[in-house]
Amino acid sequence: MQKPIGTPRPREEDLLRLLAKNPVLRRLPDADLAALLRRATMQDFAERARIFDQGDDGRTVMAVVDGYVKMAASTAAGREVILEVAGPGAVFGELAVLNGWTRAAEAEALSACRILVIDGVEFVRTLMRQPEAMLEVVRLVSERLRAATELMTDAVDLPAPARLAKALLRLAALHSHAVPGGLRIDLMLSQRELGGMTGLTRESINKHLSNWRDVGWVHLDERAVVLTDLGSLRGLLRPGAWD
Amino acid sequence: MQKPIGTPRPREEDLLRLLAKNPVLRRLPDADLAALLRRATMQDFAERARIFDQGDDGRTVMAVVDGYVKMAASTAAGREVILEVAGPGAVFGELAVLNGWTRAAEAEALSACRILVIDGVEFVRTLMRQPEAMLEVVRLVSERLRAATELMTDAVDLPAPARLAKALLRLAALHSHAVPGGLRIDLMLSQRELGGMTGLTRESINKHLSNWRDVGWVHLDERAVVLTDLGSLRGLLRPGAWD
DNA sequence: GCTGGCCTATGAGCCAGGTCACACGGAGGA
DNA sequence: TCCTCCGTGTGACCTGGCTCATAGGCCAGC
Repeated sequence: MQKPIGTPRPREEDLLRLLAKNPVLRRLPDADLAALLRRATMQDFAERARIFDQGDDGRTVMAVVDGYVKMAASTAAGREVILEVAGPGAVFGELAVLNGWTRAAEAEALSACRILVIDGVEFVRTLMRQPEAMLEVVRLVSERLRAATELMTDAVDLPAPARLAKALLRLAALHSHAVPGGLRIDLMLSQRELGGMTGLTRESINKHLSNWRDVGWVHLDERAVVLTDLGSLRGLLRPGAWD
Repeated sequence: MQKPIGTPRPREEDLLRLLAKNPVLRRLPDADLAALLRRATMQDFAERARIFDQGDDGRTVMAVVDGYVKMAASTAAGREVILEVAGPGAVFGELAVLNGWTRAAEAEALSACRILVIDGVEFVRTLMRQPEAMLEVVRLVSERLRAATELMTDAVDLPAPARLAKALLRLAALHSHAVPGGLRIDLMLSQRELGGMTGLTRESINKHLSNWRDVGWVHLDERAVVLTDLGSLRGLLRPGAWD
């Protein structure tokens, strides 16, 4: 964990409103949540800062208060596989706490981030008293598992452009806002990182994005991708699509 | 679910001894486990019988009493991705019960199987009273997630032969027994199914297995694979290996 | 103002693995 | 018995996506 920056806490009620959006934390009684928060610390991370590394000892659970966090596993050959992009209200890093104290993936700030850092032991102790919340943890992990198996099946039978289109559409659904002419993805992802989400190389990503820019399906604005023709991109997901 | 065959229950104590090996069920108090078992049914499935299909409504949790069960997701293009092979003592099918009532994968009997079918509602109710057991469920799902992300990273940076070698070694570690000259994998997996575990085609699997047979790394005995040179197979996992 | 690092951009060439085609053998059903 | 279905075994061929090379832009640090 590097460069945590001390920061004033946001107003308590704003924080609670944000955390109430989280399916797990929402199930905790107010008193328990308040107790967790009292012992939690708020940390800021600069854009591109590492929050933790794969293999680190991890005894904290984190919640994104502001910003975006990339979760990735890196391979022996140095490529990275991006598992998830966590936005405001999302909890991450709980796996190490629930299961073995070792971070199974790395977390990196995609933008300047404000992260709530919760003591893991306390978190588990609280969950053990609140089966409803624990059940939500199961659902959270299950959903990630479902997403992972979908990525695997896609890798087997979708060609490269379809995988990229699907990744962009997924990002747009979660982390975009409308701009004149399309949906702008709010993340500063490099083409290399898009490759990490799709199992493709930087060059392949560039080729497809350039094609799509030329036919008007996307607009490339510096690092940001703006989807300008959702219908055509969705069409790539139909079996037997071209490029 | 098709062709369940009524069957006499095995002796209660044998059953309990088997289930005590399961990390989740082991955490349940004897009384709770006994109550679950009282309402559970035992079903037999013939080799190659479908236990449930992807998309089925699923309100039961299953435990393998005897035999092997293949869990797989099938792709739009008709290929299948094999997620797991469950052997005696393993619990499967719990995800649908904990999270949405829909089977996310299909289950098929790889051999004649005896399966304990537990009522899902009762199972969840019991778990809600036993946080220790619920925590084990989280660990179970987490472990599957970890395995899935490992498959993804392998798909990205291991070449085909390494992926196959890794799959065989994993199967051997879980479901094999020693025979003169090597480890015999106790499963009747077709080459197509090995393809499903590795993201490769039947033909590629055949090619590599044939090569390895010729150089004496494996012995192919009908459908069974006998690993005769573990060291060489493991060598393929080192970065920069040949074929 | 340089310099190094990282990004986008783009083309040439290659090759691992997929696709297709065909032969063979065993199991089961008519 | 014959026929069909599946699975293994193998070769010929094709191609999508990777590798490598090259270039320019931008930013941070010296």
